[in-house]
Amino acid sequence: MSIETAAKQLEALGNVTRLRVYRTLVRAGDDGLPVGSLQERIGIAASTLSHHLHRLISTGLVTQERQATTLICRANYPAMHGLVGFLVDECCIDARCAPREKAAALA
Amino acid sequence: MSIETAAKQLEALGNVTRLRVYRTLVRAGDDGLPVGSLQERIGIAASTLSHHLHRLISTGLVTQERQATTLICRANYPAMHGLVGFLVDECCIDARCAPREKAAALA
DNA sequence: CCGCTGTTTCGATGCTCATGGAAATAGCGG
DNA sequence: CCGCTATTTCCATGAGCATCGAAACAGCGG
Repeated sequence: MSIETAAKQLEALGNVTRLRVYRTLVRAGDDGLPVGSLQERIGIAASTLSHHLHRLISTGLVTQERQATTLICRANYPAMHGLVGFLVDECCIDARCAPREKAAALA
Repeated sequence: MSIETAAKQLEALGNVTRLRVYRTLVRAGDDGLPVGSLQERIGIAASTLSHHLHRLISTGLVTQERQATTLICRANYPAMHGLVGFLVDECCIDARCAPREKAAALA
């Protein structure tokens, strides 16, 4: 994970609207959600949502799959784990936060 | 942790320069680093660094402490843990990623 | 009190983003 | 092949960001 990739993903999540979209997808699980359902739940213009989705997809945080005329969106869990891993990677080099405590702190 | 706070922190980290600053501080550990050292290591104008630091501080990700004329900067580990926790909070509601697997995935 | 080093504020510029309405496109169902 | 629904692209606008140099400020050491 390059720092540029991490920054792009963090920036993608660093917007309330996109973060809301992303969390909605995270909650939806592997079934995913159609774009239209997302739009209803979040209450923004379709064009705005499309714009944000494109951003999340281009950074690899979200995937899409076509089912007939509707597009199903899903959170990319491995990508999220990778990003979180990058953040905590160099955390706690000092003694006050031993590596073994990481899992506990994040659980 | 409100979604607005999380988004602000993610946005703060979603910039290559700021992410570099932050990671440098994370690596530095509890000793922290003076602003001047940060500037040398990262190689940007002092005014630019000051601007970015202000942003990281205002979101609570970094703290500063005065020591004579130099300002020591430190990464705020609890804040980072809180943010990461927010991200993984609703992760894996579905069966394919049981809560107990979270720690393993993030370790 | 003076000057020096470290840091911030000011000002200016160019760039990218967030947003939504309107129009275009995609692909099924008949 | 047509029309319908779902989604994207186009366009325009207002707002905020990244960057740096110059100038101002803070506080110690003498």
